[in-house]
Amino acid sequence: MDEGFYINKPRGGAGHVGGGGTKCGRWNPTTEQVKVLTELFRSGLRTPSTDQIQKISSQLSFYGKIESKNVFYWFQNHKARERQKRRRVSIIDEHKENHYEGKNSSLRHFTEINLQASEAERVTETLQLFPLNSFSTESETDKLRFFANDCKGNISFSCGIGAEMDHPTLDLRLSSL
Amino acid sequence: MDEGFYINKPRGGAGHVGGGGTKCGRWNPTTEQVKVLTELFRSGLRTPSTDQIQKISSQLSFYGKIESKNVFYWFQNHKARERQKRRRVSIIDEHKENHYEGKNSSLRHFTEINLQASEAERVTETLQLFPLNSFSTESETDKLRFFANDCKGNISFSCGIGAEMDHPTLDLRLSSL
DNA sequence: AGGCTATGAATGAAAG
DNA sequence: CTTTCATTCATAGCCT
Repeated sequence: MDEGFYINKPRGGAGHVGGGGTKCGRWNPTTEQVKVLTELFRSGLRTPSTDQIQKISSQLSFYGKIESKNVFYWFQNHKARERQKRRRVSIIDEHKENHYEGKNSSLRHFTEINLQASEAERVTETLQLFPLNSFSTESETDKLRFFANDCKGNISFSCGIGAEMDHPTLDLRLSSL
Repeated sequence: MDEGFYINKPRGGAGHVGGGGTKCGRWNPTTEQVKVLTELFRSGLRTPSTDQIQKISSQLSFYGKIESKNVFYWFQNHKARERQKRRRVSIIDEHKENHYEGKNSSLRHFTEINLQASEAERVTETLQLFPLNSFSTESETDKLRFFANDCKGNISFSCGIGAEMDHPTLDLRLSSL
């Protein structure tokens, strides 16, 4: 994944599984829908109002079946997962050297990477949405990925695993967590 | 599968990761890692907190490369699949029939209508940002409730299948939302 | 050679 | 907003 190829999802607009009749399954966004939503998100939209949601939904319906609640959930999830990701990364990044006690509260307020509402508030920029056919192959996953963790040389010393070696500081009893 | 025994997969084990390719694909847990995780699971741990995840991950890194998200997913999946299995059994138990169940066996990978949205999407619309004026007063749950609607007659009107519908000026300027 | 299974990863939906 | 659940996608490895 890291190398970025997310070749094919059955996404692709068009029909639903049909299967005899309007299977009320969950929404399966088309690539175009995702692209637009992502653009909006990157533009700073985080929590669209009811009106906005409806309008977005309405517009996106051009690309395929969609309901307002899908848009609502999409933003909610996307926002939450970006946060979650960042939170975990930052914890890991601390190299666990710092043993702050109030880590929860302190980690709550790291700066959002870029454009938050404030910026978008006065900007009126224009974005180009790309034509579908260009399977962008690049930034499709750049935001959605958990832990943008490259395969850095996190080499793990392999010390005679499989043997009975007494592990150094390994204490994984539930009580110690 | 299931708790307990993982026969003898050529897992990372003593083989130390990479050496060469260090294939950065998906995480491949070592037998020791799996053993410990399973042990924790059996001890009753189901949904570790972020904190616990981090600690577990940290400890398990002794046995090989691992990230906290791997631990997160591991528990998520393990729990889900245990549940899933139980449910499946009970369902089968209650009734053996059904024709909708065929997906379980063979057609796991069928691609639902692969009619990729034809070239209908050669659009290049413009998206304009707008002031996010909103701190809407309605709560998120209210919004959701508002959106709640069944997917009744909402047939998925697959757009542009074979047809050439010139699309009605998709205007996704945020300012119009 | 491919199919199948186990399982890592992702994400829509919803609960809390 | 945060956390959990359910379902699905993707893939490695084993099997016939």
